[in-house]
This record gives sequence, structure tokens and C-alpha cells, in this order.
Amino acid sequence: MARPQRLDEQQRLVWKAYRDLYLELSTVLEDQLLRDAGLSGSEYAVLVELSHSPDGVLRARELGSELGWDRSRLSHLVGRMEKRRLVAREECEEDARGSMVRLTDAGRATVDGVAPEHSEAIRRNFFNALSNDELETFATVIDRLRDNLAQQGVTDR
Amino acid sequence: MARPQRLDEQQRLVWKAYRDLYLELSTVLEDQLLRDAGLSGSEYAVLVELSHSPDGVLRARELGSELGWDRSRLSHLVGRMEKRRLVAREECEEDARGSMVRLTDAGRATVDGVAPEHSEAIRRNFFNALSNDELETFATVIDRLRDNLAQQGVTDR
DNA sequence: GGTAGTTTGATGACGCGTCAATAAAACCTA
DNA sequence: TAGGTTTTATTGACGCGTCATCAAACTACC
Repeated sequence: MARPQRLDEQQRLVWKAYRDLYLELSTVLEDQLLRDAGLSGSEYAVLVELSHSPDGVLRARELGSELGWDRSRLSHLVGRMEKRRLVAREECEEDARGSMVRLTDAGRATVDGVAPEHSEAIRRNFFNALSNDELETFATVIDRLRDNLAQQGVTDR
Repeated sequence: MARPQRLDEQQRLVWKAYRDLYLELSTVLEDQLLRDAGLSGSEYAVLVELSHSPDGVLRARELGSELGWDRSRLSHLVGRMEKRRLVAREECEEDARGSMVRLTDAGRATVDGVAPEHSEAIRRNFFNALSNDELETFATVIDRLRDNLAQQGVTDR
């Protein structure tokens, strides 16, 4: 294994800029959601996932794996969203352990109401700033980095 | 103002990949810090900032603004780190409201011990996966996006 | 110099996510 | 099919960050 060494100055700056960009983007977009719909980013993600599924129903397991969350996080969040009548829990017929999460009418109205503005905010703060070439390169680099991560994950352990 | 519209499929995928990359990178790097030094990413950031300053001392105000955090967050975190003897608080001589945060010997040993490995992890999971050209383009795109964000922030309000 | 307004940091309450433990159902296998 | 293992979801405790509030000290202006 090669000897660990510090990052050089250019690398430190790029790394910081990369992280700061993400935090700044998150802040802007979460603010928009909270202001326009009273939703956190996580809540919005749940509502979007449900609204993309037939009948607005998904099994908790599937919802969790789509979002990449563990069961506990989802259970807590769905519990809170249920109190606010954004979603409703139902029993799962095929598997008595399971739990179905259903979008309520209020939940659908909320997500439908804010989604266009949210998309526009992503456009304004992200896509509109890039040329087609830049976007393409950016996407390629992201994919390369994620492939590398997956690779490291395998060889590391 | 233009009419809000949904993102197209390619944009949705790029956007998701962008966010997922950040989360995956964060997870890997935070895990490394926790495993090798028992530090969270925030704690590491504080220690690094202090270790880069002369005598390992910074005024809380300055530390907070370097990190881009508000006073409360920093105060809570420094309080916890003080209990673990990673840092120590001292009075500020020029301004009696102020508070100085000093790196302890244990804190310095901790950050010095883990920093090389952490840098290497960033290298392995980020820089090594990119060619010089790609890195340059990536950095340019990040800067462009941050400029755009700052611009939007001004014109929005 | 005295007063209003600002800055600095600490604190407590609260929301959210993680972790460990629990329970129930489904699956597997001998 | 009985017994052990795995999967699924919930729950409670805890850690961390945000927000609102507060007190003390500094600054500016009359």
C-alpha cells in the first residue's frame, strides 16, 4: 500500500468547493420546500416516491430501499407524516409482517402543489448554469466516481 | 417568470446521481474517521481548523465563520469535545464576550494521527478516479454552479 | 458619559436520524 | 412439521443540529 500523504493545495480547494456546493444547493432547495409546502427534503422524497407508484401505495420495505434508508428511519418519518395526514399506513395483505404506506389526498395535493416549483428551483440552481457539454462531462465524472466508490467498497473489505 | 416545468428523465437521473455520490462519499469518509479516530466529520473539521492556526487556538467566532456554522452549533460541539479533552476553552483577552478554543495535546495527536489516512481516503475515493482533464473540468463546473447559486441568492430576494 | 442597538456565546427545547433491542411472521431444512 | 434462521417493522434511548431565548459585553451616537 502506498504511503498516505496530504492533499496538495489545489486538491484541498476542489474538495472544499465540492462539499460546499452540495451544502449550498441543499440549503436552497430545502428552504424552498419548507417555505412553499412546509416539507423537509426527506418528507418530499417520500411523497414523490409514493406519487410515482400506482395508486400512491408502496410497501414500506420497497419505499425504504428506493430511498436507500433503513427501516427505522422510514418508520419514524412515516409515523410523523401519518400524524400530519400526509400518508396513511395500512396492513400488507401478502405478508402480515409488512406495512403499506399510502399517499392521502392531502399528501398528493401537497406534493403536486410544490413539485413544479421545486423542479424549477433545481433547474435554476443547477441545470441552467451548465452548457450541454458541461452537463455531459459532469455526468460522466459523477458516474466514474460512483463506479470507483463501488469498486473501492468491494476491494476494501 | 417562465412557467415551472418538470425535469426530463436525463436530468432526473443526473440529479439523483449527483446527490447519491455525495452521500456515498460522505458515508465512506465519515466511517473512516470514526473507525480510525473515533471522530465525526464535524469534530474532525474543528480539529483540522485549529491545527492549521498558530498555537492551535482560534476564537470561537472565527472558527465558526471558517466552518460556516452558526454560534450555537459550534458551542454545542465544542462543549462535547471539551468533555472528551480534545479541545479546551479559554477566556478571550481582547473581548470579554469571546471564547477561545484551543487544541489540546490529545486533540492534536488525534488529528495528526488520522489526517494522513483521511487524506488518502479522499484521494482513493475521489481524485484518483479522475484524469487531470476531468478534474479540471469538474472544478470549473463546480465553480460555475457556485457562482450561479450566489447570483440566484442575490436576485431572488 | 449615557443610552440604544449590536455582537458574542451559552443554554434548553425540540426534531430528526442512528443504533440496539424487540416481536412477529415467513422461510428453510432436516 | 418442528426448530432454527432470516426478514420486516416498530420502539426507545441517545447524539447532533436548529431555533428561540438570554445575558453579558462591546459599539455608536447624541
